[in-house]
Parts: sequence; structure tokens; C-alpha cells
Amino acid sequence: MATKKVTSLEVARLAGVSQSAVSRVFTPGASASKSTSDRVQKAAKELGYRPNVLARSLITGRSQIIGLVVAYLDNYFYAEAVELFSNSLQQKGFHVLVFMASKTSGNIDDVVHEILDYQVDGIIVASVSMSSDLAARCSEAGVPAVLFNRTQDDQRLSSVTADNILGGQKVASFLIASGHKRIGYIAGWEGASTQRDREKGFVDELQNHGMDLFAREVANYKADEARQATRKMFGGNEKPDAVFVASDAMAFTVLDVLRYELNLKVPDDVSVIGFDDVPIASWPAYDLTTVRSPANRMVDETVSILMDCIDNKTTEPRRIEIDGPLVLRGSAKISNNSAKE
Amino acid sequence: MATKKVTSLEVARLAGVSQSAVSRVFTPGASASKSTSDRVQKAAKELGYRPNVLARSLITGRSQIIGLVVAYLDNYFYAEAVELFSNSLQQKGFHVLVFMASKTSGNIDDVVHEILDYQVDGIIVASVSMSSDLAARCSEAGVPAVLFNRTQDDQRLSSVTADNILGGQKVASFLIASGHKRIGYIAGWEGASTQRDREKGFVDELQNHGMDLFAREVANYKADEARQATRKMFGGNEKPDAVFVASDAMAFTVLDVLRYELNLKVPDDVSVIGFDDVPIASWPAYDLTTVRSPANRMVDETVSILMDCIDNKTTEPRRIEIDGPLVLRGSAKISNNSAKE
DNA sequence: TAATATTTTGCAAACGTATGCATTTTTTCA
DNA sequence: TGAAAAAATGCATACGTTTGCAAAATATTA
Repeated sequence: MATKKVTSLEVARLAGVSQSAVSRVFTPGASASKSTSDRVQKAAKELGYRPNVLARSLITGRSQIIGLVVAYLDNYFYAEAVELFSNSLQQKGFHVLVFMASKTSGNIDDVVHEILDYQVDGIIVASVSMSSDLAARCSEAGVPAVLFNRTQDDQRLSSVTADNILGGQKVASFLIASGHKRIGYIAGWEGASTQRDREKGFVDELQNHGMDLFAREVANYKADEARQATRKMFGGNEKPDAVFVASDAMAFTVLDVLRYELNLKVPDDVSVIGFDDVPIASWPAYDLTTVRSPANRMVDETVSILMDCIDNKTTEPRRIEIDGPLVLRGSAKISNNSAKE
Repeated sequence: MATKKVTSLEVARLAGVSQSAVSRVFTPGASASKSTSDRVQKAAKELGYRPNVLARSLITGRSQIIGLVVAYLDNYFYAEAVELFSNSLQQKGFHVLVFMASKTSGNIDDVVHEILDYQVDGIIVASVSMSSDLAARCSEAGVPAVLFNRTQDDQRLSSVTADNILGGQKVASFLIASGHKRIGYIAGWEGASTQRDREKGFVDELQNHGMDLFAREVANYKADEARQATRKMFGGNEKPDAVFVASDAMAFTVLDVLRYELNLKVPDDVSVIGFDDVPIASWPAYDLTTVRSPANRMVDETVSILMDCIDNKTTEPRRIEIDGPLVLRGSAKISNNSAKE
């Protein structure tokens, strides 16, 4: 009700100094004598004064806000990323303004425009692509943007991803070494670089060993489509003896369908491997063999790039791929039982 | 690089009108003739002009920013809430500034101060308590605050929760009706109203039927503590034949320990019931009977309260409890097998 | 102690926008 | 067609800060 706004001017009056003095006391680098500083601090405390960040950013040109575009939080990988980003940036004096790209507008460009309206100091684009003229717009506005868990052809954009190609290769090598013969793949959304790279590494490595995909379905990183895909892939007589799924989130659905709907034994009848190593993957009910996307390291790199751009104006775009191990668990056969079939 | 900021003044010059005219064109309610509007729009598009939200808020006193304090996103219930909040508020022209309360500072008050510095139009406090003098601070600053999924004694704060007491009662009635005799409870963090209310409803209803808790452990809403609690509760000879767990997130861990570590059959040896009905609860691997916390309705109510406060200055605090059904799934015996023991 | 170097302080001008008021233009209606 | 009503426009000010500049106060040195 009282809805009182305490300004630096009122503090100045109470402390018997100029408004500039108050500002200087609250500005780290500025010069103020101990005596005025004390008086101002006291007056500020008494009135409950705190600087208005928005007014400050108007003049400094820095809002201390980072815009984060994200499409869905039901994939735990992104939920965790939001938490990590927020913590990491908070520690550096920044805060995260969240923009959902999913249901509101299919048009990412609108969302990014909205972000720029808030005079953010940087943009993190997670799990979404950006038109390249929009990227141009950002750099034109002097706002650094980093793609998180996505790459793009436009070489002017920085990006941080797992090493998806290498990850796909590891899965292929492992499945071959453990004696699998009929290997399927369930793809994510084909517009996503994560999907393309994971599949490319996987298929290339199969072919290096003279093998081809035995089956392939597309599930667009969606649970219900993953369900359909599994039914289709395992509906016939000739079933795969292994399936690589483009993300853990889909792999859980695949496992559920295989076990509880099709009554197949994992890993005896079929081995299942995912990608990301989200926490659920280690839960005994799933115990999923998967490639780790090291979220914390990816976040650290992303923040680091952003900070470099903001501070030193290092405008040079970077593309970083972080390697993660294949984590062996119970959903894939390890032993090389060569006598099969 | 170019880092050019286009201002309304430049647009005005190009369009041959005053700066006020430009402002009016971009302000919904303001009056501007079609001809100037067209000219301004054209000039704006040509220069790539968009109003500076921060400068606007300085003068309007509205930032269109809602601060969201949240402690952990690894509980899917809160991850979903963030998504729902962001979507809902985005639609109303607001955006969400995220503040993590967990690891950085145990002190929520600091976090809320930081939020207020951003001149937010409202605050949502999820899964966290607030000191009541801080609450006073908010209302003093004219910033409405709503507790999400928490209540507090301080009657001046609005809050939105599931009907936790009723939910606990439903679980008790159900377990009794289906013939369970030795009923345990695994508690969340005892400082949380959700925990207290769920347990209260549960225990009261048991006592209405002349029963007491057979066993009780505290797991503080944490996975590893839930693991310990389950081992302890089911380590002896006299094991419970049912256990109510204060949240789904913990219930999944409980199920895993029961099945894969203690080799008990669910629900034959023991029935397990959770609270929240997060999506994983419906996955066949868990198939968890649970009370629904209707996240979307809770979010809608929270946003609605906030908007009322912002628009009409309805300062009257509201406390809303939303009823959710007990969702019957496979983790709890339904049949009334009275002949047991 | 006097002269110089340093620090502290206040003044005033920004930052980019919204808006009350007075003035001009357009519309309305008899 | 002319007077009154309505709409559009520009001017100037305000929002709450930071910061360059010059003046004042303090510290340093010979």
C-alpha cells in the first residue's frame, strides 16, 4: 500500500551529502571518503534504500540480465541446465530472464526480439535454432549470443555442445564389440544438430565395420512418437537386437514399451542405449547405458564465452564440443556372445 | 561490433515527427493518426527500432518482470512449474526472472532483496519460506508476493497449494479400505507446510479409524535420505505393508530400494503411494499411485492473484488450496483382501 | 610552512522513454 | 459554411541513476 520508493536523493538529503555522493558509495570503483560512506550507509539502511538496477542500466548500458531461450523443460537435461545457468550467473552478478520458445510462438525470432527489448547483456539459446539474420541482429545490437546444445551452419555464432559425433561412434563401437548384429536407431528431430551428429557418428562407425542400420524410426524427441516408433520397429518378426535412441528422455519410453508392452527382456532380447546421462538413467528401474552430456562443463563453457564477450569484447565466435564417456549400465549387453544366430 | 542503439528520437527525425509521436505509436492506448503511425512504423522498421523496455519501466513504474524464487529444479514438479509460469506470464506480457535460492545463499532474504532491485512487478516464491519482515518489505515496496506450494503462518501473504490435508486423508482412507494394517510414512522436510499438512491429514484420518503410524522416517525431500529411510523402515522383521511417501520424487527412490535392493514385491508385499503425480509417476516402470497436485491450476491461480494485485491493487491476501484426486495405479493394492494376517 | 599532488565532492548533463498541458489540426453536426 | 467538439501533435519535464568536469578539501613532500 505504502508503495514508497526510496531514491538516492532522499538518502542524500538525510545524510547531508549530494546525490552523486550516494551513487558513489554504492558504486564499487568510485571514490568516497570513509566518513561520507558511513553516513550514507547509515541513512540508506534507515530508509531501506537500494539502488534501482533498471535506472542504472539505462545509463551504464549493462542490465546484468542474460536472456535464456528454452523450448521445453520436461526433458530433465534442460531443467538442470536452467538451474546450473542461474546459479553460475548469479554468482557473477547476473540474472536469468527465461523465455519459452515452445507453445507461445513457433517463431523464435519474435522471442529473441522480445529479449533484446529488455537490453539483455547476452543471450543463451538452448535447444532451438536461430535464423541467421536474427543472429546478425544480435551482433549488430552488440549482444553476444551462444547456442547451447545446438550448432548451426552460421559460423558467426558461438556454440557449446557435447561431442555428439564421437558419442555416436562410441555407441556403435560398443554395440559391435559386444556382438550385436541387427542394430536400430530411433532419431530425434531431424532439424536438430544434436540429432544429426549423433546419427552421423553412429552410422559412419557402423559402416566402418561393414554394417548398416537394420532399422530406423524418427521420434522427434517426443515421448508419444518414441512409443509409436518402438512399436513399429519391434512389431515385425525380425526384431533388432539393439537400439540406439537419440536421447535418454526417449530411451525411457522405449524401455517401457519394450518391457511392459512387448514383453521383451532388456538386455537379453534387446540392448538399449541412450544419450545424455540424465539422473534418471542411473535409477535402477531404468539402469540405462548412455553417453554422458556433461551439463555442468557445458554450462561453464557457455557462461565463460558469454563473459569474455561482455568484458573483453572478444567477438571471435567459438564452437566447443565436450567429450563425455559412454556410461555402461544394465540396459545393454556387455559380454561378447559371438555364438548368437 | 557496430553496437548501435536506435532510439525513438532517431526514428522521429527520419519520420519527420516529434519523439512523443513515436512514443505514442508504440503505446497501445495513445492517440496517433493513421498517417503518422504509418510513417513512424516505416521509419522504425527501416532503422530496426524497438522500444527500450527498461527506459519505459523507469517512467511507468512497471517493469513487466516477475521474480521467481525456486530452490531446486531436480524435482520435476518445479521444473514444470517454471515452464507453466513462463508461458502463462509471457502471454500476459510479462517475463520471468529466475532466482535460485538453493546453493548460493541459504539466506532467502538476500535473494528477495536482489529481486526487488530489479523493480519486479511481482514475486513468486516456490518451495521456500520467507521471513515475515521480508514479506512486510515487499508489501511496503508495493510488490505483491505469492507463495507457491507453501503456506506460512503470516496471514498477510497469499499462497497457493494443493489441498495437502485432504490429500493425506484420501491416502489414509484408501489404504485402510484396501485392508492394510501396518502403515508407514516417509516425511519430507519438516519445515515445509506441504510436509506438515500431508502428514497431518494422513495421521488424523488413520486415528479416525483407530490406527496409528506403524513406522515413520524423515527424508527431507532428498533422494539419498529417502534411500536411507527406506532401508531403515524395511530393515527389520516386522515390515510395513504400506508406505505413504510425502512426494513422488522420493517415492521413486523408495520403490527402487524396495524392489531392487530389498527384493520386495510391490504391491504384493508392500503398497507405495506418493504425492504430486508428476509425469514419471505414470510411466510403467513406476506406475505410482499418488495424489495429484494440479500444477496447471495452481499456476493459473497464482498468476491470477498476481495480476489482480498488479492491476486492481487488490491487496487482500488469499490462501488457495486446490483439491486433486487420488490417482490409482499399480503400486498400491486395490482389492480388500481382509483375510490377511 | 608553502607548494604540489592526491583525493573527495558537488554540479549538471546524460540515458531512452512516457505523459500533462497547450496548441494545432481534423472531424462532426446543424 | 461555420462553430463547436474531438483528435492529434509538440514541448518540456520527469523517472533514478552514473559520470565528466571543475572546485574544494585533504594528504604529501621538500
